[in-house]
Amino acid sequence: MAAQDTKVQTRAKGQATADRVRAAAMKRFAQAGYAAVSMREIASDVGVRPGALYNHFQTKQDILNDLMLGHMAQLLDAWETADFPDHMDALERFVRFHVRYHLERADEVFISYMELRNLEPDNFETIETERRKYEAILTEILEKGAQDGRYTPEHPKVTTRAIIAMLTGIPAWFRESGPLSKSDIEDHYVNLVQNAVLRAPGQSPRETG
Amino acid sequence: MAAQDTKVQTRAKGQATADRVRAAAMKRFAQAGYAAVSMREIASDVGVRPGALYNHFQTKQDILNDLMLGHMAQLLDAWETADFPDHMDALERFVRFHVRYHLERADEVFISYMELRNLEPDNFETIETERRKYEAILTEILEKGAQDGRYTPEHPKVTTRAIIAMLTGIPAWFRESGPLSKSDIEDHYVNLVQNAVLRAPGQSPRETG
Amino acid sequence: MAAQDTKVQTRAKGQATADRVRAAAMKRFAQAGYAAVSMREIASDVGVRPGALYNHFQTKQDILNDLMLGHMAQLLDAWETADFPDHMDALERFVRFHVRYHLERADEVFISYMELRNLEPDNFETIETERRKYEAILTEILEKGAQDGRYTPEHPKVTTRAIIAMLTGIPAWFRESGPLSKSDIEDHYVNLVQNAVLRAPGQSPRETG
Amino acid sequence: MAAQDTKVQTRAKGQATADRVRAAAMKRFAQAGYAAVSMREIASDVGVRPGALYNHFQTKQDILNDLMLGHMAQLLDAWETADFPDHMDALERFVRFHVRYHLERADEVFISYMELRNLEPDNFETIETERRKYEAILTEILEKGAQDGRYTPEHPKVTTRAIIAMLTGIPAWFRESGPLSKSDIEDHYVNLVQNAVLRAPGQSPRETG
DNA sequence: GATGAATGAGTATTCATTCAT
DNA sequence: GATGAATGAATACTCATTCAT
Repeated sequence: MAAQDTKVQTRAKGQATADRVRAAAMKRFAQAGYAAVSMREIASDVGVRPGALYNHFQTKQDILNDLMLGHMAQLLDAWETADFPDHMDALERFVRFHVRYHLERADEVFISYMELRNLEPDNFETIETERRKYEAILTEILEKGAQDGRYTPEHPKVTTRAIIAMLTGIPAWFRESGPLSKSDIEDHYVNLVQNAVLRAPGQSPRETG
Repeated sequence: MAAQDTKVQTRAKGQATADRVRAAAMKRFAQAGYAAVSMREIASDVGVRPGALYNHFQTKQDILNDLMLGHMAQLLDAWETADFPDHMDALERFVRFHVRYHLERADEVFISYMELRNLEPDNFETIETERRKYEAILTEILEKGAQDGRYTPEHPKVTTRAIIAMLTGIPAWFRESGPLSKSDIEDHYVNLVQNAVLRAPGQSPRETG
Repeated sequence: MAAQDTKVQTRAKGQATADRVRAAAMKRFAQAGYAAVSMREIASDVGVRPGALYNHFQTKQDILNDLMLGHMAQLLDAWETADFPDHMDALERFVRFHVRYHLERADEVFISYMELRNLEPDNFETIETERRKYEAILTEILEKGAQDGRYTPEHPKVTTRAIIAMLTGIPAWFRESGPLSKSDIEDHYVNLVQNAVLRAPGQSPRETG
Repeated sequence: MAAQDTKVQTRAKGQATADRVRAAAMKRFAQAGYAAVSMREIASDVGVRPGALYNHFQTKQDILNDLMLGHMAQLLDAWETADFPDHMDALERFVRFHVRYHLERADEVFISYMELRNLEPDNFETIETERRKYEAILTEILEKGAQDGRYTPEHPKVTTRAIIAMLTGIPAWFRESGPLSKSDIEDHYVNLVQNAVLRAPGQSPRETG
């Protein structure tokens, strides 16, 4: 039993260290960029010698990959389980979700967009697949809206990218101490996005066609 | 006169090398990121030994700074001298200019947004000042439009950033070989942006106030 | 216990390497001068790759500083614990001690005098303090002798430097294979120094004053 | 005549540059040591590009060699032409000459002692020959004095080195602003040296033999 | 005599990683 | 799981020197 306990304890300790490695790497990668961060710095943040990192991650690349995989999984999961008032339409839901999530996880998001090029090809492919899944959510919303005649029908994939780029740029300049609250930001972006894609009245295909 | 010629020739050769350094660094920085590019690689691209780079730039940082300063100066200058049909309104001009310029200079633009954090504080300040000048152009357009009642009046600075983020993201995914031409892209983004900020008819302050 | 042994062994190995670094650096610095010795050379002498040196010393400067601090500490300690016949007077003790010590540790001594200018300011200050302690020993001997009327009373600090310069120059030319033994040298310098500072008979303050 | 004038002027200009190179190198070598001084630094002091130095000296080593050869030649020449009161004995002359010369040319002297090891073998040999000539002057004085019974007869060559080391160490600590003037220093060292080698009365070979 | 560009070798130091313990 | 020592390759940058002009 003592041995069992020890094992459990050890595993728990290892888990805790791995998590601290992730946290330290996340902060450092977000601030300085993957290439500019050394394993020594991460180890020092964690309070451990560099060699010890290799008990938890096989390479530096694996840390990055782990962070990005985790981020995409959590992002998609968070969307699945997000809760909104019934009356809210899908586009508004998506915008509010995205802004909120990205403002709360600025580091993850930043890395996720900046460090794509530092992923080795295999890892990149996997992440890209996940990213496309996420983008597909918005594209689908836009396409459905176009079919309904509510949204303009042109190039929904391009519009997806335009909207996501617009939203994703927020954490780069947003400061809690600024004049606008997170909720102000959400509202403003909902307006911008809705206006951008809404079909103007009198232009509905039914009427013009 | 012969001596004069010699000097001119020598200096011209140096100028040419410096330009090739700029070009090589631009490509490499855009592809791999500043931190991941070595002076050796740049030198090798240029066809020169690493030490020779230091005849033209004092440090690697200076190369980055030179590229970013040059980009901002050219961007602002290009805006000043851009030529558009008289009937085109300012917002459309800006969007078309930005999309066009950024699609033609994808590398410069990419570096300009990605490598800001790798600028040393002094250099960063200078670049930021230039960037704010550029953003101010769009903010002013939005503010004037709001005064005229054509554009929604809320948070023109935030809207500026939203629009610029949206436009600047284009080169990240655009491919010549894709289904849309550069001109298609321009048209689509003009629509998105105009819709995003246009005040809906029947909502004009004159009529409602 | 096995783990304990391992740690002790590992640490002992590191200690041994550090000592070999010190020994190699000492020889090289003494022969070629600090600035002319490369970390590569030291590493090669030690039988290790250059990077491994940095497990033991943070910088090249730290190696120099370590050597000089060690030398001064050992010098002062050796004086404290030196053993001489009871009848021998303090000046003779000092001269014999200094000559002997410096002939046995020619490299340390040489570095200690030659490389002062290569110490960074903070390190220099610390070493200078130690050096002044050592000089103070001789100055005090001269001052006491002057009070007793045995030694000439003029400028004991200058005389200190004169004597130490004279003695310290020995290793620069002394060769074991030369006509004089170390002990001959000692005797000769004791004579020179004693004569230099002895008050001539008939000049004693008692008699003349 | 114009061409002639030009040549003369050019040669004079070159001579002047060479002299400024010597002066700059002297200061730098004295302060930082030969190995730690770069041709770039010297060139910058002179106000010229590094390549230009090679119009005046074939290598960095040649500058050092030139300085040391010049120093030894001037030292020996200065001794030949030095002027002293008739009544002054040879030993006092030598001490006063040496102290004076070394206090006035601290940089030359310092380099001359510190940078011997940085001379390539051939250059070293030449300089050593000159140095031995200079030391021979003092040795001869001591030997003559020993024959006369005025000086102790032991090991005049060792005594030579002791005295020269003692005297040569002065510029290392002497400061104009200190409590002693150059002339005080001279007097004090004359005393020390004379006492060191004077045969005590009642010990003269005539009387004891 | 001087320049600006270039070389080729070298500098101290840092890197991700390995591994015996 | 963690350590301390080590590796082998890389880093930005500097060096003395050359040379066409």
